[in-house]
Amino acid sequence: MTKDTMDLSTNSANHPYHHGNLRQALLNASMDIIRNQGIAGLSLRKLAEVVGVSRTAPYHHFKDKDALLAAVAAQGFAELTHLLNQVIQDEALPLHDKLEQAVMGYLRFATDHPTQYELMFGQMLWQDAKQDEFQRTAKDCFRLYVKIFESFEQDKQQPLAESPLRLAQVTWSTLHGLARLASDGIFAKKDDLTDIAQTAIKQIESLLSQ
Amino acid sequence: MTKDTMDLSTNSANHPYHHGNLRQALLNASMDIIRNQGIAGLSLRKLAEVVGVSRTAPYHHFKDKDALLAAVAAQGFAELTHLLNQVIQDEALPLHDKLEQAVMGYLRFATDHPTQYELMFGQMLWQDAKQDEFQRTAKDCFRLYVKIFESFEQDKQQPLAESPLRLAQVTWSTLHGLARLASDGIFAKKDDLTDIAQTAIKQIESLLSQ
DNA sequence: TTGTTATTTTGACACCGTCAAGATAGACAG
DNA sequence: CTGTCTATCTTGACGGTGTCAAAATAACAA
Repeated sequence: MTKDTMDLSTNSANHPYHHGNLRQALLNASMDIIRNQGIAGLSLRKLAEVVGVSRTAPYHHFKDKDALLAAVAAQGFAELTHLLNQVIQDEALPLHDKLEQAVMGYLRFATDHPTQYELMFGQMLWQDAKQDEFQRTAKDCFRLYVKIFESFEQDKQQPLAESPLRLAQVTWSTLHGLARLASDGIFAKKDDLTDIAQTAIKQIESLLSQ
Repeated sequence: MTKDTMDLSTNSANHPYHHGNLRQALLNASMDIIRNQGIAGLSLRKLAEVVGVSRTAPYHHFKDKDALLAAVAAQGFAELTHLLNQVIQDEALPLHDKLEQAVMGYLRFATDHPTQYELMFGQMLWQDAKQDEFQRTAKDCFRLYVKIFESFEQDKQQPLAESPLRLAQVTWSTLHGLARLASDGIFAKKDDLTDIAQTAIKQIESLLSQ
């Protein structure tokens, strides 16, 4: 006699004992909650209920709540990395447009998902030595950003006024501050963002040709 | 006849029924905990115990835990405002030095108290409409920063390339990003900070004389 | 079939924010 | 001084949270 011919579940509802892809489901649901209700809105118990699983099931896929949050943050950096890669690999794109697309794409991500963005740059995950995989993912993303300035240097056939690394650090700082300005509407109205971003790009380019 | 010359307590131990200055004591202790153990390290119950008071006593001075956090954040902005005021009011200081002192002072605060700084700019307090007093304090601080650029314009006797407000927005963005870079050691080593800050100042000044 | 292992669950614990009701003491009017 | 008022503080209680330990379950390999 074969195994039970029923599908994976023992009960009739769509709640098989083994979820099949719990880890990914938890990640997706977490990102959803964080993006819509903020970081404080995420509790493991509510998350488990949403996914349709018991409260402690997530612990077999993430050591901690912190580990889960780190995974969500890492996914964010992965998206940014993907964005930068697309810009860099578009050979036909003039340098100015590359920079503009990178900047605007970055700002769009930050303003579309402000709470996830905050998680990505929060102290919590950066101070915690256990989240080194997350930190590696983030640093990879930044290295890609540095690459843009390196390609500028190559293209110009002469060294820039500052090293590509230093340029990347200062300009990313501006970008990061802008993102916060915009997403919280702290000091600037959201409508001004495009305008301010253009000023920032001008500023970056003035650094390049200094 | 003056008020009772004895100290404030009625019982022999240092646990008078009426604390006398609970609100300030709570604020100080909160800031201490936040600065040393991070935002997550602060619980109202532990805080109450530290101050030597029952768990619900704080609720007579702060509506919420959020209200307490907002007060701590506001105190941070008050410190920044004080810093900027000192720089601005020092008439003898050349403009370049004013800018440098403001920048360095800001960065010092951010790196000395990274967790409080994060609280000050976190989504939580900015999205919450109930924290309008905190938000007002913060905006006052920024207005003072704009003033520095206005005084630049006055001093130069000619309009700057961009409006003082826009300049303040972009340069503050850079500063904010730098602060994060530095305090978390996210992408830059802490030692590089002074160097990077100098680059940023150069960049700001190039914007001024553009 | 049998045993091994990866998943998931139930039960339990300590901690948390916060509300309601009562206790206390300082202020103030008579 | 006496009595009342009110701000301040406490105790008790409730629901929610992260997480550990132990048991249950399912997939899989021999």
